[in-house]
Amino acid sequence: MAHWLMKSEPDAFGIDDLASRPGQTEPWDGVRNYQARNMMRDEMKVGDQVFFYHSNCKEPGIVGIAQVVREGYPDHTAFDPNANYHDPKSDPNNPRWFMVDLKYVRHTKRTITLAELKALAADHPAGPLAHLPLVRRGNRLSIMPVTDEQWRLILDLE
DNA sequence: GCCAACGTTGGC
DNA sequence: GCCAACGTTGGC
Repeated sequence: MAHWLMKSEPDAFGIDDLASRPGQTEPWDGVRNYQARNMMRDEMKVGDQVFFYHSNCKEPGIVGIAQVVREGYPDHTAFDPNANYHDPKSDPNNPRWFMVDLKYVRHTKRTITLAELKALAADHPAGPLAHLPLVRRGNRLSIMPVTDEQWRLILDLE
């Protein structure tokens, strides 16, 4: 089972929104980045665990855990001219964008902040967190793999 | 609100 | 295929 981290802006869709969805499940639509697309289309498997990360907010950090309940399938919102993330270049016969379905697992006991993750990475330049894209300056990847070692280390911070 | 970093677009 | 211009992300 692999691990991931996925960013979301709590103003748009936060961990509480996921927890209150019917079935506590949500299709992860609207991703329009090829690296992130490739991970959802090719790599994320049912049962994989995901850190749910709040970005672009007062206290950016990991706020919960979700799991993959449906593997990559076409993001149909790309075909819809009225949708926010409509992409006229995505053809239903050859879809460009893919998504997975996520299910709520739990909130973390507290927010594990970006600040402390960065501080830890800086304190241990050869440690596992040093290689986490999240802590690198200018990182904009909205979905990233998390190694087993990184996953355990972060959960131990809870 | 600012702005650095980054990905994408499109002219050539 | 290069690269400048542009738009977006996201921390601060």
